[in-house]
Amino acid sequence: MEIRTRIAPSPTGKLHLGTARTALFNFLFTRKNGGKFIFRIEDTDVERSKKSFETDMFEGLDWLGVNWNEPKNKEVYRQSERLDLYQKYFKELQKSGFVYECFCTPAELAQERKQMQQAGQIPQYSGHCKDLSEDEKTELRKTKKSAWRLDVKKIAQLKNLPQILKFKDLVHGEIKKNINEIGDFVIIKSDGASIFFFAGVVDDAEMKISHVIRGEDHISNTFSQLILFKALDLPVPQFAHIPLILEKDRSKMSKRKGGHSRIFDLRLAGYLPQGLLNFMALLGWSPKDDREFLSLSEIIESFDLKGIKKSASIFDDDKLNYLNGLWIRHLDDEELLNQFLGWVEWLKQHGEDYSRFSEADKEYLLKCIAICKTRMATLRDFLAADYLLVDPKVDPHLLVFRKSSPEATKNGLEKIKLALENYQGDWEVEPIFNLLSEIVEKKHLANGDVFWPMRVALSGKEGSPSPQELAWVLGQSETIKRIDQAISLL
RNA sequence: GCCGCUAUCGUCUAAUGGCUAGGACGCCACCCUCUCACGGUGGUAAUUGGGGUUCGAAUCCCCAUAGCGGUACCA
Repeated sequence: MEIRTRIAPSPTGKLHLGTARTALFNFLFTRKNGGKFIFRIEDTDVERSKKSFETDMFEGLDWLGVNWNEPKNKEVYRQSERLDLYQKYFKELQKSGFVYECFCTPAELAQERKQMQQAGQIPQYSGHCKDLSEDEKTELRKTKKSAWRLDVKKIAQLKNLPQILKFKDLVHGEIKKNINEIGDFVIIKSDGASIFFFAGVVDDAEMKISHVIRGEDHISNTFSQLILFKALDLPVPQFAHIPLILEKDRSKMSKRKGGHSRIFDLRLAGYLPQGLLNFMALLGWSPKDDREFLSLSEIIESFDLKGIKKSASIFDDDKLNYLNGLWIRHLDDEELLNQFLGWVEWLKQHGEDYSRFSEADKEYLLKCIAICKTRMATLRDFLAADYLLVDPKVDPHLLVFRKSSPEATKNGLEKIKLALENYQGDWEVEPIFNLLSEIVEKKHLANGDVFWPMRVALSGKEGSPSPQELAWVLGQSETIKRIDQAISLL
């Protein structure tokens, strides 16, 4: 049988980290084993679904490189466009007598649940409307709209379902539940829309999904869906419930908490798709050896559902930063710069303008990024290197190294200036460094009165690349100009 | 409350009955060094508790505890 997986988010918020990781695992599984990965939007809840969230999800997954095979051309399936299909299956359930109308109001249902809970029972629907007569129903229809519930007992009887429902989860092993604990749940709301249990089951069957890989918050739903599959005589897919990603305080990652729970925010923060992908893959999965720095193809190569951990994991910014920094250093300068410029372009669409960078000379930026990359954890860190593009603001106090004096500093800078003005050799990092060392040696100066003030004169920063690297990027005349400006401050 | 899932350093994880419980992040120290980084070396730190099974348990079983999830005419 062909392997077919899917990601089926509802567009009620921006692409969530958890959803993206679920998508990634589905994608990895299909890529590893050969198959098709399908994107389906579950927008049956018209009230909360928004087109803009859909767009955010496409863009997010596309950016990560988690591509789907169906539908083609980056289209998606939408449940809102498949309503006829659900109708068809619903009619089938009606014909079998597996559904009944329910006229109970939300208030009545809540009251019922509360009572059962207080009695220490499992809160489930009492079956209040199950045995209404035709006359009663006709009467009720005059004033009320009805929802449709599944008659679980009847299905169990007619389809010979066991008392203990079970399924073999590919991550957790066998999971069981007593069928008595499942009440008659609603599959069609009173407004006529199908709810997710139902539409999802129909779609998974119609799309011939072989493996349902999803968050473990769906474990309890699985039993309801199992009943639905049986009621409709549809083939049951395999299930794999992957552990959740938790906040630092162990609570479920929520859309409201901000921080790094949304892919959009992580992209905004300047993470590389490679770094984020690497990090996400390692949340709940490992290649079973000591490798951690992994490319997508390496992850695909080692991926196995059996290697997925059962327990939830906590999102750790430190590790993400580390991995992302590793990727930044690993990419060659040109690739890194291209990613950076693409990101700046993207930022502009979202209200942040750094045209200073997008308009700068590319060859020049290439040098800048080369000397800055060991100091970057995210692309955003490169934004702080704008002193390479405009004159820095230099604090005169910062020019003086530790316990040195303004006089010694000024002396050092003047010696450098003189040497640079007379310098005629190659303008490369190594010779510039040699020149500075020579000054220290011949003029009997301290390193701190040469390297430090020159570096601050060029960058204005307490921490930055070395003076020889900065000088190399800035060029001879700009370097001399900035040193001269610093001297005038002392 | 009820049902389900889970439990290894602070965090991500390895070790599916057998070396001193391994690696990574973080943190600390040292080296490199004008600085901040990068890099290198070393250190810190864990099997939730209690019972079993076994020659032997992080690993299997039971109980407790804790965390998470579900308990909707949300998905």
